[in-house]
Formats: sequence, structure tokens, C-alpha cells
Amino acid sequence: QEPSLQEPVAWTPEGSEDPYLHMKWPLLDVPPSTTVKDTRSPSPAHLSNKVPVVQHPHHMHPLTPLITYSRDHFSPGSPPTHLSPEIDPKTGIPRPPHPSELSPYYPLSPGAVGQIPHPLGWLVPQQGQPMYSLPPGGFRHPYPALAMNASMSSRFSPHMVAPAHPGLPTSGIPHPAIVSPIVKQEPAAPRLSPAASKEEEKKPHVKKPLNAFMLYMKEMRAKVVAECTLKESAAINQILGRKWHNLSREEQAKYYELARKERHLHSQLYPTWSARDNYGKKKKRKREKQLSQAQSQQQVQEADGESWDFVSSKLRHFSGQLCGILGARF
DNA sequence: AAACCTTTGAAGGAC
DNA sequence: GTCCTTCAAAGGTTT
Repeated sequence: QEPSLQEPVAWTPEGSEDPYLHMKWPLLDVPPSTTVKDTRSPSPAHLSNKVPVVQHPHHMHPLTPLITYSRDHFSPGSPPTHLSPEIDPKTGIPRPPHPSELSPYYPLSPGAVGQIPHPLGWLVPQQGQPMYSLPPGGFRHPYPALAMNASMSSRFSPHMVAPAHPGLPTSGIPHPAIVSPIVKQEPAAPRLSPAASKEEEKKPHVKKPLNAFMLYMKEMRAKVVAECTLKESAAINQILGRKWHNLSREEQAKYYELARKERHLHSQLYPTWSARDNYGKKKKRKREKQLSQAQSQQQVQEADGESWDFVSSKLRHFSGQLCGILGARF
């Protein structure tokens, strides 16, 4: 059962039950190197600057506190959340409107997508503001990935941004899952230029929705990192994999459900999207690698085949001779 | 700078 | 239906 979109997404600052208690405040997850960075609001040093442009969107959806992040991910020294129901003590940024007692998931239902305040709605009132600007009240756009200008949005291919779903908004601003490696804002290359292919490669793309384990990793990574001395992601992921297996079914079910909601919203926003769309460079590399491996293997097999042909022909030859000998004797 | 590593799960294609 | 491949995140390490 999907939560109804008709339910209001209310911002209740004084709410006692704060679903964001465990949320990593997504707005801060902006790469420091991002040129659209809001200079007025410091980027947490610990945050990744690896993501090329817009930070990962999944936990940014204003409609969906989908992922429960631990606050200590980004502000280890921050006081207990119950002490600061409204304003982040470190950043001075008000918490986002939370869905109150509503479903913590994407409040989407297939038939009512257009009835909810879409993420884009967060952008529109901010016109003229820097992308990651901090309005007087300290509000930050919860959706940096969406806070882009018209020229940027024009770079998105229709299937990414077009509200293919009848109920979806039409502003052409993509789901936060869209990642553009070119937020560095260089002017868009002319469409049919020689560099078009390169430009094409750099086009932002709609990312896959995170699966249950990925959601779990996002939530637990910082905790695991804090608990051990390891820092390599590969090692951390091994630990997370073990912890995942140690989770109870109920605990895992929570993440499976989150992932299901995530996929659902993703499919609502990008009905024509296919995981295949993102099959790109990595695949190409691997394919080339495999191709070369296959070719070398084929060469070996051909060599093997040749040697087998040789052996079998010799066998036939000798067996023929043997038959001849035996036939002469008997 | 780019690829690799490492995990699980979803998706899509091939057979 | 099964198997295989790719990609989602992360960031230190390797090439």
C-alpha cells in the first residue's frame, strides 16, 4: 500500500516525533568543490567531494525522508537531537519539513503523483537565489541536484526530465538521482559539434535507485567507520556485508521496503528509464577486456582444436594400420 | 586521473 | 528459469 499523495507534507517544527532524528541532513551533502556551492554555509569537511556534482539525491528528496541517517554522520559533536528540534545547532539551518506522522516513505501513489508538492516546488520560490543559497531564514534548498538554471536543465534528455507521467510536474528538473558531472557550468557545447559525443558522455544521467543493502550502507557506513580504524571502503563494505547478514529479518525488511519505495518513486519520475541506460563506460571497458580475454581463449581453443584434430587423425591413421595388420593375420 | 576494490541487490539480456 | 553482467555508494589504494 503506497501512502496517499493527498496527505499533506507538513512541516511541524515543534513536532515531538522527529523522523529526522536519524537523518543525515541531506542539504549538507554538497561537494565542497561544487561551483554552485553556497559560500555562506560551510560544507562539512568530512563530506565526500567525490561525487562530481550534485550529491547523491536519494536522501534528499523533500518528500521523502526515505533513508534514516544518523546525524552523527556529519556532526559527531552535535548534541542529542532532542535538544534541538528545529535548528541544526551546528549549521543554524532549520530542518526540512518532515512528513510529520505520515509515511516516512515517498508519499507517492500511482494515481496521485501530481497532487503533492514536488521537489521542484522547492526550487521555484527560490528563483534568483544562488543554487545552494541560504535564504535569510537559514533555509537551504534540500535538493541541490534540482537547483539548476534553465541552461542546465536543458541539457537533460527528455526522458530524464520530461514528466512522462501525466501527473508529474513539467518544470523539467530531474529527480535528485540525476548526476551531472558537468556542474562545473562550462557553457554547453553546441549540439552537433565534433565534441558532441564527448558532451553526450558527460550528460547527466538518472542513477539507479539504491537497493536495500545500499541504503543500509549509506546509513551505517559512518558508524562503522567511527567504530573501527579502517577507512578503506572495500574493508568497510566487507564489514557492512557481514553486519547486513547479521540483521534480523525485520531489520532487513525495513531496508527492503525503503528500497521498494525508492524504486517506486524512481519509476514514477522516470517511467522510461532503464537500468540499461547507464550501461556505459564501465561496461565498455569490461567488454573490451572480456573480448580480449575471449579472443585469447579462442586462440587457445583453436590451438587445442588443431592439436586435437592432429591427434584424432593420427589415431585414425594408426587404427587403420592396426586393422590392416590384424586383418592380414586373421 | 582513472581504475580498482568490496559488499548486496535489482535489472536486463542471453540461452 | 537460470546464469551472467552491470551499476548503484564509498573512499582509500593502485596503476
